[in-house]
Amino acid sequence: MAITMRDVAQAADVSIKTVSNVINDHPNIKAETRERVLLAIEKLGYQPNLSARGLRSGRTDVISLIIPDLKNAYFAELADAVMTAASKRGKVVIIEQSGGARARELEILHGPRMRMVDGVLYSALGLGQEDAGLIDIPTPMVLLGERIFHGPTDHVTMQNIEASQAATEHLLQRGRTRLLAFGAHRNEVIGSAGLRLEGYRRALQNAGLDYRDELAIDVQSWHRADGAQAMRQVLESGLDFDGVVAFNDSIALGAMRVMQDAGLRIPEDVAIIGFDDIDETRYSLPTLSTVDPGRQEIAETAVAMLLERIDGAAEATPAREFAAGFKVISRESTAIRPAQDSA
Amino acid sequence: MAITMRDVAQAADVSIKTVSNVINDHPNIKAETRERVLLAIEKLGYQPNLSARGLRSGRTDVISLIIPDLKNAYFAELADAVMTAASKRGKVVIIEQSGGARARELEILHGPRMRMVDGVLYSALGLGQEDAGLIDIPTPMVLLGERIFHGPTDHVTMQNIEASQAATEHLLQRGRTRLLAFGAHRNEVIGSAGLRLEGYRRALQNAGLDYRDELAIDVQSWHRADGAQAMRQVLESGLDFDGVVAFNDSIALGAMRVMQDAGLRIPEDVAIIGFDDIDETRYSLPTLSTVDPGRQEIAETAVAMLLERIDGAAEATPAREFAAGFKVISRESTAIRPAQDSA
DNA sequence: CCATATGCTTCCAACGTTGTAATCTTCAGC
DNA sequence: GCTGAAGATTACAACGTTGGAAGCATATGG
Repeated sequence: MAITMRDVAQAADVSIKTVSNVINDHPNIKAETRERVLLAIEKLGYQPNLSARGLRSGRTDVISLIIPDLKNAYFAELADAVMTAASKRGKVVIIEQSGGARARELEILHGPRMRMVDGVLYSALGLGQEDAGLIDIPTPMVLLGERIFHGPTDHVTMQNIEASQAATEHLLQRGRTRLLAFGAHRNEVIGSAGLRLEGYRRALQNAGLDYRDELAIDVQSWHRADGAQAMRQVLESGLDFDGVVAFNDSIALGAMRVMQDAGLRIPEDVAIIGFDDIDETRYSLPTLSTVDPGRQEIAETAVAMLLERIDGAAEATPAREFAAGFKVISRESTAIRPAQDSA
Repeated sequence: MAITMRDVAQAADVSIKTVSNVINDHPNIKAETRERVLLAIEKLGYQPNLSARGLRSGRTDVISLIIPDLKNAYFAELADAVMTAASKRGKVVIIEQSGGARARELEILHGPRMRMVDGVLYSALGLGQEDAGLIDIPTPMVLLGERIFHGPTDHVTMQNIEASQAATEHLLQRGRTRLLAFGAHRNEVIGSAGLRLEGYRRALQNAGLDYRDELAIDVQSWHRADGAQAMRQVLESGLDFDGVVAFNDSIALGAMRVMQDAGLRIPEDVAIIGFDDIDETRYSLPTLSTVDPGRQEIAETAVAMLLERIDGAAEATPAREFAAGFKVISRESTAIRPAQDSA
């Protein structure tokens, strides 16, 4: 059986409560007593039982992070940022993968595991605006992502429309005019895909260009393979384009590979920009221009907000919304103006 | 205040213990009673308090996965595989990042958090064979990786030497003879780097070739940027080589990029093979040959072994060792024999 | 119809910790 | 040297659950 406070108390010749007081840095402890207790703890190798502490105090110092898929580089990097931010504040993180399925997301959100954590960071993918009511759970929560807005909880997100508009303008400024919106979900209004498509439209509009529906390419799942597959179809269809605004880096990289196989030069024939600034974009050939969505800021803000809710420090505050700053990062894939003969 | 068993018991007009029995599927419960209890649970939205259960039963159904760095694609994919395997068996996973630092690894391993989990999967990076004694903790543990062998715990690993030998032979069979061992740690005997270097040597030896020390390239940290940096130095030094056995995919991809920038064609001028089979290798240009280390098998075996230890099913069994199967995956980066003029 | 076995349910205590309130100690101030 | 306040420590109960054993019903066999 493991060492408990009782054993420490006995060894230090004090009451159990005094041991507890020492551990929790309560005021009014004689220096000599503290010494004695710490010594006993050291000698016996005592470690507090966190289940007991959790039961008694209602705090576990564990938060949960619900994401669609850790294999997705964006979420892996987000998880890393969240864990680092949490660790700084003495919290540990349970990661739950939802696979982006609505049913599974709700199951996790309403499952018993929620009661063992102090709070949840929830990156929705399967849920939508119509589910806003369903995410009102007793556990403190901060919502991430762009599936639900103005819900009952704090919300941290990126500036999708503005960032997408800026990415599109980045290509327009380089003389590209026939731009694919690559990764659209046509039925979507909000969600990353919907918002980024809106930003794309605004940029075109500001530039006095018409929005052409055939240039919006549906890519349902945003993995590399899906981007490659979608680009293959585009090339087969003979669609004419000279720039690609890809709605995330992975599909951009997949598409880039397919274009290169087909003999298209990047950026000479086609300029392409992605979204997310995943590490890989710095090492692809050519390096991929992209949008840094402010991942670090998102993680840190989300953790800070969550802890305020947990502490009760933000008790009276109504649901907050925070949009992190973004930055267009120009790399080789958008470095050059198009060849003059391709007008 | 949240709903407790007491409330459910009251609503169903049974004792608290009967509610507990229903929840835990104890035998000997009348069907009618079970119905009544389940109905009350449903109606009240009861969810068990896992801290209390953990305290009373000593089980939390949480396991901890300690890895160096989630941003590393290999570990992200390993974490995913572990979480999936754990989830199948009703366990949830806490991920702790050690950064590969020895002190931090020990801190985590001996920290109080270990007492809140049922078991640990520990992927060491900072520790070495000389620390074998330090990992003998009271919490059930399964060791992953290649830093410590024949320690006090179960151990799941890949066949490093054999796999590296096979990867090297893969290049030799394609007529390459001046092979870099890319990613060596010269001071290391075991550890991934040490073992893979040994496999490389064996393959050379079997082929009747001499091991040449200048072809073993040190790359201390195995990230893309480090691989790129190391390859830059190799090219500057003017070293002559026609093949690269890279000790993981990330440094292979970084090196590949640098070689291409320098005008080297892959695979015509230099053939290259990596290690780990991360998703990205399927989409790089050219696609990267690599070794699948049996990640899935590793994750599933490790979780299974850990649960046996937790259940006590393997109580009497001495520390086990398991090496997963590997597979050389041939892709474009090793597709072609060298140009004939380069002999 | 009773004795006995078996199925089902309940009572009690305990897991290890911390909040509250009470008690004991120390020391300043007069 | 006494009073009172502040400092330091302790007793007790409770958090919500489950293991063990006892108790009560119901069925089985004679």
